[in-house]
Amino acid sequence: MALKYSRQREAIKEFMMTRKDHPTADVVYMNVRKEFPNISLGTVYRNLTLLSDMGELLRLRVGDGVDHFDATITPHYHFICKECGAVTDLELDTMHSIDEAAGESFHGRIDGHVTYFYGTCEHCLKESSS
Amino acid sequence: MALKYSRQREAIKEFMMTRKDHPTADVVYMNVRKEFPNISLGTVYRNLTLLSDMGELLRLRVGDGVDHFDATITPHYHFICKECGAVTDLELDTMHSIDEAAGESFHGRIDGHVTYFYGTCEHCLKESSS
DNA sequence: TTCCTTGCAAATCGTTTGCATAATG
DNA sequence: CATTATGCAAACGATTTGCAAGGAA
Repeated sequence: MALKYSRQREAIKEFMMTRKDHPTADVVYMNVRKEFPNISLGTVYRNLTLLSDMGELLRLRVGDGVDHFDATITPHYHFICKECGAVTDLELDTMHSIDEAAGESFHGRIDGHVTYFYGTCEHCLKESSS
Repeated sequence: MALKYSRQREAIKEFMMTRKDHPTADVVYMNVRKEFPNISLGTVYRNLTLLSDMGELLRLRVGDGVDHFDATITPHYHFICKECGAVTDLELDTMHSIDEAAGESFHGRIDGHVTYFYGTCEHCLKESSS
């Protein structure tokens, strides 16, 4: 069960740190492959899953059928553009109050929530107006 | 493109109306099969997708890797039990205010949000205390 | 008769896993 | 040396799709 160092995992971590656009496993694979041409998709998945389980990454299920990964683990919200699918961070404090609001008419324990905001991103707004 | 009547689709719709627990395609399949033993999973998926696209059903991606379907199309929130995976409705008015809050520091258009509340349902709370 | 819908099976997609080998501690 | 990690390919589960046959308008 003890964790052992691996260059591949380190490269994956480092790549994730450089990106704030929440890449998918495939994107990570494509990029880490530049440094490790033989790395396999399986290894990428294994490490992304491992890091997520350890809490070093967030696995985001934004509803597009593909998992996205996020190296920013401090609580924050996400926005997904309906046009281009881009996933971006939002500056918005955690809304603990909505858990309470939801709990008022509910007979169980609410620990938290996951919220995704949808709409059109700045870039796509410009596209459509041109 | 014109829609034609089909008994299978009707049976799927009717089954969905009777359930407020957000069944998966497989559950729909198992049940509709009682009336139509020859119906195929493909047909179930085709109709659930069709109905969702027409807005007669909601397709919920609650994060467990399986799509859930909901015949209640008026806006409402959902709760997912971490223990048993049950998906239940919450009585909570649409929080338009959080879209505004999210939009304050964001340069794009926010149309809405999807929120899932997580925790332990009433039933599982009792289980664990016994 | 037109063309939408079905059942079936094969295909697809994202993700996970088994296994022999390589790397780490 | 003991054990974890890798690459590869096969397996997986959920969902979609191509196609020939059936049913609705």
